[in-house]
Amino acid sequence: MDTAPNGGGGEQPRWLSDDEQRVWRAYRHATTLLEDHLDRQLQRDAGMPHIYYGLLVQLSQAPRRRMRMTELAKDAKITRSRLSHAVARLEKNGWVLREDCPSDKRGQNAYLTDAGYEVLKRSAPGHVTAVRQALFDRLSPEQVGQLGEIMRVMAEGLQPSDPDADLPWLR
Amino acid sequence: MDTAPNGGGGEQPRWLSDDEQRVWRAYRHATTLLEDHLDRQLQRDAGMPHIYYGLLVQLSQAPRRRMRMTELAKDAKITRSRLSHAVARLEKNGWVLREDCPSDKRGQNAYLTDAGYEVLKRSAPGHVTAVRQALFDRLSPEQVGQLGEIMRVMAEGLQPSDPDADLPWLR
DNA sequence: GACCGTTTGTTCAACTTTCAAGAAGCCGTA
DNA sequence: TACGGCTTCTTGAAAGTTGAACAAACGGTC
Repeated sequence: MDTAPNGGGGEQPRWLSDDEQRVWRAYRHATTLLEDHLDRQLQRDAGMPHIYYGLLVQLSQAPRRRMRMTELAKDAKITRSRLSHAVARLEKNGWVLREDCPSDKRGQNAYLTDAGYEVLKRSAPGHVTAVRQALFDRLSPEQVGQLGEIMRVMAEGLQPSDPDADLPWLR
Repeated sequence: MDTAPNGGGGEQPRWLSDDEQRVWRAYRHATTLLEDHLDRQLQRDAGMPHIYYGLLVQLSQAPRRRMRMTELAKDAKITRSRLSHAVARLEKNGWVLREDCPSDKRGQNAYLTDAGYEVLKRSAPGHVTAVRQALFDRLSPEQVGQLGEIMRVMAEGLQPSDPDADLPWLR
């Protein structure tokens, strides 16, 4: 950074232009509407929130349907703490189980049970349809491409990358 | 709908293509990263979650800095229940107060106090900077335009519009 | 005026998320 | 082997969210 960070206030920032404000509002509006919509759809049809559903999907795609907790948390972009609670809940449903990791006694593997797989199989079609109706069926192919690129750029800037990335003098 | 709704399963849906899956993952990834980022930024610099900050902003822009609860909930796209809890919390902070609505004895107005306004004034620059750094400074002007249009289309399809909109035969 | 369906805002209980703390195991070094 | 720093996962309490149920007030109709 070549200017002081603008953490808690201080000098004036560049405010958003009218256009930018409109886009920002549209972004907030659309993303929250979609998230609410999918959360409700899955709560209704699969009995769990969107993020839990995502965990089952991840597990279903992993070799032998199992993953280390930390890895799963990283892929799902949630904290280990949150994952612990989530897996505890999914375990109560009988959709996921935990087992000790053979190679690291600290570790746990979460794995998808057959019951969990069935839930997924049953609710996946409805979910895909919901995503399609809300997003892909409404956008032109060009727009889908644009959206992908924009999201890629956004993520790039937010990646919780190397914590020392801001401290080149320590390298 | 000309085909049966695909609510809880049943016939095969059209799955997402590989490209669509990539875009969908990128979307999920980027939007959650950004939301987490801003939530933390505001929790740290303003002492409240993003959505609460949004409520203060709305109030600050309303005439006489006050709004009916239902209207505020609608604008912020949250339930009245959630708003009740949120305002109770903001009231404890002294940033918002409630008053009876003069024209409707059921109603309540929430209004922004001077203290609330100060918090906003103090934390707005840091917030705008965070939004800028994460989004607008990374996208080309064309991309900003594309994003706005895409979000507009998305919201259009998700708008909780007239509840009878799906029932033309009742009109 | 009495009725009835609707709107408004709150409350409760169940659930989810966050944050800080902590127990346990890993690994490099002496 | 013992030590110290790090990683892994869990826990508990506080905070936030959800959905259903509720009392109060509104507003149109008889």
